Amino acid sequence: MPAKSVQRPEGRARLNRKRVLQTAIRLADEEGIEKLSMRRLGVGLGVEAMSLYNHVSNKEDLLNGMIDALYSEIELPSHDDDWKTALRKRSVSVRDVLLRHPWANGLMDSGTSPGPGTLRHHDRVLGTFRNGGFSLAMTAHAFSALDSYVYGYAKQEKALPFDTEEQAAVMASAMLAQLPASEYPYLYELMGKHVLRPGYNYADEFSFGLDLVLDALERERDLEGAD
Amino acid sequence: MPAKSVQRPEGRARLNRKRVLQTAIRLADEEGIEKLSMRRLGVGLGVEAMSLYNHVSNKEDLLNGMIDALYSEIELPSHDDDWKTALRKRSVSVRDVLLRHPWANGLMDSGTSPGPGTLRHHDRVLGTFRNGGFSLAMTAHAFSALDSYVYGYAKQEKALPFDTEEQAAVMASAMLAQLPASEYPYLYELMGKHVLRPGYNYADEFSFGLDLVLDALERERDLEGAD
DNA sequence: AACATACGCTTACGGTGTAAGTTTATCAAT
DNA sequence: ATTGATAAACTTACACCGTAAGCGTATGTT
Repeated sequence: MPAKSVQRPEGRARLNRKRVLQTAIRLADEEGIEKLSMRRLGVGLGVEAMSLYNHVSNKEDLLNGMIDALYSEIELPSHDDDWKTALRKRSVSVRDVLLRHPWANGLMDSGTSPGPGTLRHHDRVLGTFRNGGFSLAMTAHAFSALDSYVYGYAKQEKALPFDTEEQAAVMASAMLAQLPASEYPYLYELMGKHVLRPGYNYADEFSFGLDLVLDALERERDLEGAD
Repeated sequence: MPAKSVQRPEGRARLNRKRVLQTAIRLADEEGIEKLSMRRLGVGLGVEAMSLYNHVSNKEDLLNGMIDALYSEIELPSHDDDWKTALRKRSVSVRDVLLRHPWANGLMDSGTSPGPGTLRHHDRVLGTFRNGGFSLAMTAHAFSALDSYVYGYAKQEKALPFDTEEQAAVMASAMLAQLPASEYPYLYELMGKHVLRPGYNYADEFSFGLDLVLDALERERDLEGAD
């Protein structure tokens, strides 16, 4: 009889950092990040809260680890596509991940030093610009501009008080009914003539801005001399 | 003898929502948002924690109120400037406010319905696009793209593990020393040949991206027919 | 002067992150 | 297989959190 399996006949496998992080991510997705406490995470893993501290140095470390794990979920820019296609796909993937894990965006401005998944991701994005003919200085510009847009969009999308087209319509109607048109004429116009149009979906704005930025970056690259 | 002044010879003036919000903003600036508790805010106002609930319905309401108050700190787009200048100044002002109150960015994705300061601000931005010759649909695109960039940039800036040029140099040197160059070649290049250059300052990237977006939006406006 | 209301206070409860110390499980070397 | 070392899970405890409930007093109105 194998000794290793007999030792833990009932309880789950031994804890490790990966299981802790993955369960934490799942709990944050299912119940919201504000409900994720060390005690609840312990319950989710069949373990006491303090046991987690053997694999995570404190809650901040836990949250940073969750973020770094998410970076590995993002599709890296492909070597096979041209730079614009590769970065477009990557940017869509970033947004998808942030939609799947809406709590993540707010944790990414902690100013702590990045983990290996984060570094790998950034390295590949930088490389895609460089191999796409961007000078080093222009790569720095482009990296900042593109990611500012992508993460900023995800943030705006989450901040909206509606998700679906129906909710948007309800919200817009409520605002039209309650807000004084004289005070907010342009919001009034936007709600009445744009948001309430059938087929309106804020999510469509992502592509517009993404192409706007990518095309503008291409022009900047071409205006520069070679590296 | 004026009755009103004699009633409170020692204690501070009576509490009101505005004083609560302003003190909360000051405390968040000085000690960090994570240190802002109802009890500490009470101390800062010379009052017990529970007294705050007469002016704020709960902590979430407090935080939303703080955000809305900050929107009034942002310089509204001027009617006198052309649209691009007006929105450029406004965008710079947004970034300034978010630098002054670094905790605010993370609170703005709560998905709650916006306060009057927020609505006023958005209305004026929309109006600037409309009066600048943007169609309604293009205004919606432009609003989303511009604010995604501006708020996203502020977020990226805060997420960086360094603030000043010196800190950036220290950080870059540390990364060069610790990271395997073979694994992160492009990060390596960026740190060694760009960040470590004298005069490097990430803050300079803001203007590049801002002009990139504004110029690209102008193009899009011109490509469209009239509204 | 009397009342109604608004507001500040006290107390209490269930929750949080985590420091400190103890017990148990695992693995390496004999 | 036994021992000893190490890693990891547990128990207890503490200071702090948001806020519900209820009380007393100050304020403003009649």
